[in-house]
Amino acid sequence: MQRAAQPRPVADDPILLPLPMTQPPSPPPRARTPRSTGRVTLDDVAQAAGVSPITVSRALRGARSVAPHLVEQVRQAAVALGYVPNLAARSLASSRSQSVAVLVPLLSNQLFVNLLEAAQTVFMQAGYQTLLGVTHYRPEEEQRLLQIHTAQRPAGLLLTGFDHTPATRELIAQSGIPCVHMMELAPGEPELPCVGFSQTDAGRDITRHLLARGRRRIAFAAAQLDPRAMMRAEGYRQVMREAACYDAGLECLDAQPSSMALGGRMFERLMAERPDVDAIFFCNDDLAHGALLAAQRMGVAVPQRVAMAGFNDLEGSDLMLPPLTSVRTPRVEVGQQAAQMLLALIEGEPLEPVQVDLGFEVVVRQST
Amino acid sequence: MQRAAQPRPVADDPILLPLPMTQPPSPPPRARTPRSTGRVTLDDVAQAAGVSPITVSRALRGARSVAPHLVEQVRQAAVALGYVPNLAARSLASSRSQSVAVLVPLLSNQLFVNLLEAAQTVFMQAGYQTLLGVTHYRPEEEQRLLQIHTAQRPAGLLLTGFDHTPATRELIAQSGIPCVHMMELAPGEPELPCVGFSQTDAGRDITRHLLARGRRRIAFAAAQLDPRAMMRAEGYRQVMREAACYDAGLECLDAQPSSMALGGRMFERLMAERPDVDAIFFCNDDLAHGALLAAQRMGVAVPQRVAMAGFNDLEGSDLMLPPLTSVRTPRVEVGQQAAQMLLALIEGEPLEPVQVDLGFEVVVRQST
DNA sequence: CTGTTAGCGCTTTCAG
DNA sequence: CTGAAAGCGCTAACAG
Repeated sequence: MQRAAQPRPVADDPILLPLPMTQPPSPPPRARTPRSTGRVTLDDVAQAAGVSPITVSRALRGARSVAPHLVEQVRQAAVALGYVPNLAARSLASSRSQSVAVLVPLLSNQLFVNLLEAAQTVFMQAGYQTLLGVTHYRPEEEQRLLQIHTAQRPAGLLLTGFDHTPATRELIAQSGIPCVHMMELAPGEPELPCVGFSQTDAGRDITRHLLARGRRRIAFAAAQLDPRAMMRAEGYRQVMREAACYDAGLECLDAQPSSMALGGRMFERLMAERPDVDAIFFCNDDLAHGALLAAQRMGVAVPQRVAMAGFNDLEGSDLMLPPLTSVRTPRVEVGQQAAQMLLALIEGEPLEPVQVDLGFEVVVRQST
Repeated sequence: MQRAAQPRPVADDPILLPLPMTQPPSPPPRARTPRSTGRVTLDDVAQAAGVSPITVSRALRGARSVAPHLVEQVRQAAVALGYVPNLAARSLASSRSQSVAVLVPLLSNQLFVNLLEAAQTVFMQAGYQTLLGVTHYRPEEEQRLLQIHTAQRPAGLLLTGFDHTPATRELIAQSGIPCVHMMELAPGEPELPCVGFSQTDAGRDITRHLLARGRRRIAFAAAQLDPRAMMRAEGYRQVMREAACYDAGLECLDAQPSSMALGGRMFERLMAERPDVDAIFFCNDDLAHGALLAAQRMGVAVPQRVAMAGFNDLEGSDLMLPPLTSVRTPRVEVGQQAAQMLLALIEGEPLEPVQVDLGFEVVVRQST
């Protein structure tokens, strides 16, 4: 049965996942085979309803080729017995599954939590379960996770970024599982489905904003040093070079994970080593939050003495003292759109724009 | 006869896939079209390695009852063919799965993200995949998620809190799937596996701390109003009554989700409506962070004019101005321990302490 | 230590 | 619209 590409069934639809309100009358009559689990199966429901198993299967999945009265009959039998379909059997028989794997680098960055939550919501509403993977920004760990997840035959894959090992690319291609990438664009490979925005452009724009504010000794502070941070660095460098302001000594790079505490330390270090700095572009807002607090503690006036800008416009940036200038990135939209694109691919629908650029926005506040 | 048996897009695959040749003009009476997916299966590996399928199965799963040289042989064949086991088939055959469902109320509270990440790490290291569910603090949503997840037959269940519908309890009991609860204790049901701490005691202790600092008009500010927040409220009330300081007008309850912004608004409201307040216990640190920033903006001295305490000791609490007094809750440990207990239950091992109280700690800083 | 046999519970295929 | 038969790919249960 090839389900046509109609509006996708949304969660409370035909698929019956009944809840036994009471003890089912009697577990399957007698032990059938030595290996039977003793659970209520489709066959049990069929017997109870007085139809064949396949009719039960069709009725419960909402196939329209079953007489309404039979559907009702089957449904009642299923509820009465407390039938719960076995998805392993279903996916073995149909070679199709109801789960989707989502891989994010970290959960300690709010950005990825928002991404994950947005995607998870879309998947759940479409009846798909979310398998979570955390790569810790390590391509090898991503590969391992993918090897494990691939064995589960998820219906789709949602990955963050393009930083894969060759083996990972091979694995994805071989598996034939639809895959959508988040947070970056791949202009070089126009057939690769992805939704994000240009990290380099974003880095460029926020740096231009600082220059427009009259700053010249603009530092760039980044943690983690993942590919996307490095793209933002690239944007920063381009603009600084164009303005003849580039100074490698103003780059403050630290491979540790991003955090408020690290931002505070970076700020202290910068002020000590480069007291001439007049602005700082932090690669992520948590760093900037920490720096803002450190500045207050140290009595450094922001933006008078040093202007500060962040990235991602995370929670609280608008509440800081002073409110933080940042780049609003469409993370929730990225998660949603990516999930929807993946669902379309899973259903075999064509992707209208294969790559979606959701853009970004420089949000100017008092810190610059 | 649509066979559509496309060979996989692999360049010269040396392996003979079990795909029949072209169909003869008139197929024999009982001939059916095979449903093979064209993927490499265990049988393919067995043929290539010159052993039986079950030997491959055992070798690949690391059973010790296979000769070392055969294990090696099988392993090589599997790698050469790019074999990926089909977990649906495995779990159908063994009626056992390699996935675990983890349900949390929200991902917008850092607390649950930490919990999830800790548990996920333990599961991944033990070879289990994590199915993520978000309940939004709604028991009915939890029930629905559980109905869906149960069909997947996860090996175990990790739930946050005890706030279930009766149907949920029934479902868990019926399913026979091991289940561990996080973040609370259930003294009333000593057989229910759980790991957490006493929310009421924590509420009590932090309130006592404020009293000990000489405060008397201590407000209680909570968002979301979930069961655990209400337990902390209970602790607060008990202590305030004991001290003859209880004043219902000092309770500031708001069912909206917790956030920095809400904390700021709550603080403003409290200061306007109850200018006599001399301390505030916020039910979660994000509220307190927002309040601290609002206080600064409004020129309200903390702790001189109003003392402030939070809960959970989230990231940044030690960096705020002034640093925030809070209750450190062992969320990472809860996630880890709960995951380990669940793994033990899955393996059928006995649980030494069925309920684990991990305690908490009042961290006193300058805000009180 | 290795293999044979017989399913796990569901859906696909093909026929009425 | 309904059903019978035949697996999906793997592993439990027994032999040898």
